[in-house]
Amino acid sequence: MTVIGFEDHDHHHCIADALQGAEAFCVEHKLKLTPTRRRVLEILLEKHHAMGAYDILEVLASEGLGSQPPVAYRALDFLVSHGFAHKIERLNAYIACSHQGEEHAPGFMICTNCHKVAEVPATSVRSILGATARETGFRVDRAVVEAEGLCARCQEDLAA
Amino acid sequence: MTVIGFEDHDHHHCIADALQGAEAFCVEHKLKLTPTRRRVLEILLEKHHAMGAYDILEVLASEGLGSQPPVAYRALDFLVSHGFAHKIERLNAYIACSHQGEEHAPGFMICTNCHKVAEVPATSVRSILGATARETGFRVDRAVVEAEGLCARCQEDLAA
DNA sequence: TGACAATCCGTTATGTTATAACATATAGAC
DNA sequence: GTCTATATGTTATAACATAACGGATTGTCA
Repeated sequence: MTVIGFEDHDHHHCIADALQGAEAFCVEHKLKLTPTRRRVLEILLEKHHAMGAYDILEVLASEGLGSQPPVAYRALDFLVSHGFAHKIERLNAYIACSHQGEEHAPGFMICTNCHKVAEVPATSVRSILGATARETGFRVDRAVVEAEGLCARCQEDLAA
Repeated sequence: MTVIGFEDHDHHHCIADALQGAEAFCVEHKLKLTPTRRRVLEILLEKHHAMGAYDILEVLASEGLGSQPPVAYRALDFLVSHGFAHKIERLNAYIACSHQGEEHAPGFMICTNCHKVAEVPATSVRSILGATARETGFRVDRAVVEAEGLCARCQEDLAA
């Protein structure tokens, strides 16, 4: 599993693939990727940083797709609950999933300088936490793993 | 380092120790544990579950210690920034530190049934994350590690 | 001991994030 | 074609958090 986010890459490709993947997944699982849901996913995919629900709502409103908070929150709930997007708790913001389709327990690296967010596989992290948890008999259902710091590029830029 | 939270224990002892520890730390580092700050820490220590800022404010208000949000948030900022308390991002709530004085990168286990929260040492988790991060050149400054699930007791209770 | 700086506190106002609740519309199942 | 489940539109409000400013307190040091 590769880590996508801080480095340059073919982003159009990235968006197209993810949308197509989401469509396929929805067909397969009989889920409805309605226009608003699809557009919200697309909005999130356009950037590799997390967006607040109200930022998304603003875009939707400008396109006539809805103007009240529940419109954005409902679409986000759908995307998050089916793994198309994740919520970054530290930022109260949302980001498109970078590893759609792959089974994964996501972790995130948040650059406090450029505000990009990269999704990283956190399965190993989760298993470590699972071990600690198991000693006390705790059953982990969901894990939030978010690291804040500086991405490589911002470290260079700030050092210069 | 022991994990405190879900099991029974001498809680009065727990509170007294922590308060005394905080007082000593403040003397040593020339920090002011003012009445409001001290009381907020005490309020947090009274329970092993996280409390929202407004829950705390309600208690303060009933005791004549302040009635406006900044009163609670300022005290919490003080406690969090000096390691006497932690914020649980997933819950937008605050909890007293269980491992005061010890150097630690805290992780948390949140029981979704009884709502207790246990602080666990997350140093190993952090180092794993650090390894993943290092591959991409990311420098971790702070890590949020929060697991949601069921504590041992609630698993039993729900199975019964 | 009086002037100064730093910090803390009281208060008003507002900003930001999120959900409850209810009416209407739409799509599939049968 | 009716029924049911799901999705949407809308109003209102709840829950979480901070900006900004003035006044009080405390510690410092000439």
